Amino acid sequence: MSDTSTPKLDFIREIIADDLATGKHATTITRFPPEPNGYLHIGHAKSICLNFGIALENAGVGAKCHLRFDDTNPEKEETEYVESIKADVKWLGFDWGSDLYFASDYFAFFHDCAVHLIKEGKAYVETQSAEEMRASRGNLTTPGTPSPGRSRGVEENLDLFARMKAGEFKEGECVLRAKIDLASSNMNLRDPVLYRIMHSEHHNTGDAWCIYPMYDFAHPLEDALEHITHSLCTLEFENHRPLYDWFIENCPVPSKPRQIEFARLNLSYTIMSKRKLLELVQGGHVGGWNDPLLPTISGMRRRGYPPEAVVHFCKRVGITKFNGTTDVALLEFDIRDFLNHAAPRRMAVLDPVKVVLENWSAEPHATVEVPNHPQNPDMGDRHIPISNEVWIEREDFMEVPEKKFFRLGPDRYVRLKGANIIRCIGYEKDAEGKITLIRAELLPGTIGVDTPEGVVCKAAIHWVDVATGVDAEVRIYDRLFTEEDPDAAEGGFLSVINPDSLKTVTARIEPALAEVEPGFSCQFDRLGYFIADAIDHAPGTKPVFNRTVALKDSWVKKGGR
RNA sequence: AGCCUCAUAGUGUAAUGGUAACACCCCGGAUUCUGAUUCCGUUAUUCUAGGUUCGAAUCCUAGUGAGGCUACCA
Repeated sequence: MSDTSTPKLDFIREIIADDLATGKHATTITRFPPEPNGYLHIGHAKSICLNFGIALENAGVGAKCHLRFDDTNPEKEETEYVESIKADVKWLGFDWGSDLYFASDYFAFFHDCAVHLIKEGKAYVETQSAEEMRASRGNLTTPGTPSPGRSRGVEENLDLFARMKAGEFKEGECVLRAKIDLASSNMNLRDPVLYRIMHSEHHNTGDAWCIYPMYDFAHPLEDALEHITHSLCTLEFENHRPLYDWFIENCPVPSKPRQIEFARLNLSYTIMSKRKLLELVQGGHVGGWNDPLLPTISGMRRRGYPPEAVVHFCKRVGITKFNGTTDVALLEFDIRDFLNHAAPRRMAVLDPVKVVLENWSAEPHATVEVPNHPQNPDMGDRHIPISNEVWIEREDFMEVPEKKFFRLGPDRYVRLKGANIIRCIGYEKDAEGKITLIRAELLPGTIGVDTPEGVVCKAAIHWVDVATGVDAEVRIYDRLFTEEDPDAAEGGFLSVINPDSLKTVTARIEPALAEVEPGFSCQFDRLGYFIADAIDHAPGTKPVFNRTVALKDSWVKKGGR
């Protein structure tokens, strides 16, 4: 396969290509191994795209990517999370085929490996408390000291471990430790815990077990068992690699996977900590894990983000070991870019002012025909009703127009998008000076034709017919959950939520919008991108729209640049 | 403090000892029935100091800065 335009390979893909070229591996098997203790977020999307992407790219040699739930801690894991994770991976467009696994299905194997280590004199039962262990482990500069249990004989360890498994001990009474090196400069090697006692119900294995393996012990064994060739994880596991390799070397495993670390995704102004997201959900600060406010995959889905755009973004940020922070502007670009091509256009008015067309009878008509997409005629046209009264956006009218303002003002012209050019011939204000009504006249014969000679009309604005326009709830989202908001008060992350940002406004929308299907995205903002997604509404009821991508200027500048 | 890892425009990522580049962002201009899109253009980059070499972003040493590690979480 000669490819003149060889795509640039990141360092991981290079390693994999090498292993294939040198014959070290005949194929490549990766895995995405989430713990089902929460919903996936944009950071996980990067890992999903990496692992499943590599499998896809090497499909020619039978490469695969497993979906494996790393469920070794029954206290934090739930079936709800398993289902949401599957749905999110699918939504991103990836398929694990028949390769769906649970670490909990390997509990017997982990146990056998533990017994093997004990027999080899490489593991022992520890009866010190967690506090005592912490103390005897030493610290960054001083080596640890052996506990009495470290010199226990094999038979006694075997017996104690069997009794641990049989449920004879309470939680915390004892653990199984590997006997490695108490003086290692790598703390992970100072006799790490292999098994702890937990008398709790497991979402998959129920009460079959009361001892559960630790991540460091279980993960390499899971990988080896599944013949994973390249086990890709994030940078914080770098110091765990020697331990990973130690288990591979010292346990009876069927293959030798290699762990490779890459930098996790950090996005500016975005909270990506599972712990904090959990706190937001459990504290009732958001409507759930799939609240469009959150950077979860399900939240992005409800925002109307196209999955292809998210995947494209993940590819574009690349894979390195550099621990940086990606500007959300990169994500937003991909979202806008995909939506721009795919989203049909609709009109909506959020902050309405009524315009009365005084000479309505000059050109009587009931509907106008408007294209669904400005550049793509294949998307067709729609007919929308119009009468002598329409709503327009308050900010599309200026009593005293500033320079470079091209829309409506006294005695000025503007086009009602898809319909006539109108001229403002008067307006009314209330006591506070707020515009309450605009009087205008339409220019007959200006539908679908260029601006007539002698008329200055440089803009086309959104409008909605007063008689037939439909009301809909429009939720407006800014990027609320930020840890870097300069205006945020000090303290917990909750202080950075801007309570004013979650607004619900009643917008006037064109009737065509009231009939859209759930999941429909469209653009209806004149100024920037303003994508609506009809979410979760039953047929026949009014859709709820959420604004998904902030206007170019409105938010980012506030972030201080 | 010890060990491990990382460092290229504002941001992310290329360049694999041979002319430092791409995308985003920003700014300016043209077009536009969305102040969108599209098109054109501008600014700006190898952390520091030594060394190896004809030649260093790349290799070596030291320094600086950032991240990780002292869980019976993953």
